[in-house]
Amino acid sequence: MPHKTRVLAVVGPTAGGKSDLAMALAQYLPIEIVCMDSMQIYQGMDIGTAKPTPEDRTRVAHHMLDVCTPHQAYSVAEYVEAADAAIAGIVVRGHVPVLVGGTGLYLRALRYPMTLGGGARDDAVRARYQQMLEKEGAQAVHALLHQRDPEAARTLHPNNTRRVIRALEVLEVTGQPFSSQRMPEEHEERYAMTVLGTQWPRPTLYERINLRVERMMQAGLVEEVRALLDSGVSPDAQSMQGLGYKEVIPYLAGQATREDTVELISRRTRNYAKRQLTWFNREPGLIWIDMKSQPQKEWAARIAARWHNEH
RNA sequence: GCCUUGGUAGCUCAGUCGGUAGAGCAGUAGACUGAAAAUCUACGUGUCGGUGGUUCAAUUCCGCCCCAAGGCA
Repeated sequence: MPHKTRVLAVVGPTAGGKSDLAMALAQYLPIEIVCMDSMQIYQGMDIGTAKPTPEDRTRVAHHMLDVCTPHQAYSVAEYVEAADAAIAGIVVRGHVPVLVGGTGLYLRALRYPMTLGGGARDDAVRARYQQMLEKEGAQAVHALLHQRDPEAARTLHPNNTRRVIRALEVLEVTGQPFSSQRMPEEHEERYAMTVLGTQWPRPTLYERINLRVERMMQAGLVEEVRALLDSGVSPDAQSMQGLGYKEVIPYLAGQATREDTVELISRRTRNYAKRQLTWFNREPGLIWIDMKSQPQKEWAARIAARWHNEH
């Protein structure tokens, strides 16, 4: 049996310095970066997603950026397939694959074999349940799920209509109950992955977020969003649900002040960072890196040394 | 100086016909299997501006004071 491919992952909340740490790592290891971010996937969304700069991309090869247009909808399953291929390519080149990003579900789907609904997706079915939801309410849809897949209904809150509908969709399209998807065991890991998480004191992290939002505005976030809308991207598009995008749309329409918009983006980004922390705190084997305890360069050197030692 | 309206949770405010009060947001914790920067769940004691008075009992009624906004001089 060939042993599993070794992969490094740098995860953590937004504005936690993941990309910077990865770039610092490049001074010690021959790395290539695989971005693990559900919004950096989209072309033309650079400022709001804090996408790595062209300079960084020249210095170190980056993968999984700009893989689809903002008009399209992207999914975890597509991500896993493409990211697997990117990792394989990096290994062939004799380089070290480094996953960098804050999308917890992408990480998990890459780490473990997950059924992800067994290849099922049907917009028509989805729309039908959506209609039922609007007509009969959340309780009715949940009751239907309870009838067809009691196990799934038990674990999903009736108000979480999005996932209740998804459960119904999977059942209908695949014939397999949503609840039959199980959490894989730890030994089923698909890679030999070292997962590092950037850690900051909460107040510091929140300050970093506030600062970053202000910088994004100064860097032209509003113009970026306007350009996307002008190019025909629907405000309802999946890409426009990204933080900083959905909030700027009302501002462009004159429905909010700049000040309120900045505050709203900052607040929601802080909320998001908290959700990411909840996710990563549960991530098996994750090693938190206290970013305040020593300079980033030191951390990069240590991580590289450890990488060699474990070889 | 006078009049009016306010002063209640970190913020915006509701409320108590007198029995020490509750929403939204923030915050904290959590969930998460082809939308995940999405979606969802749980958690609300604070001298009810201060001080006297009436009362068995005052955040609530009355007096005075302080602060804020507006108006009149």
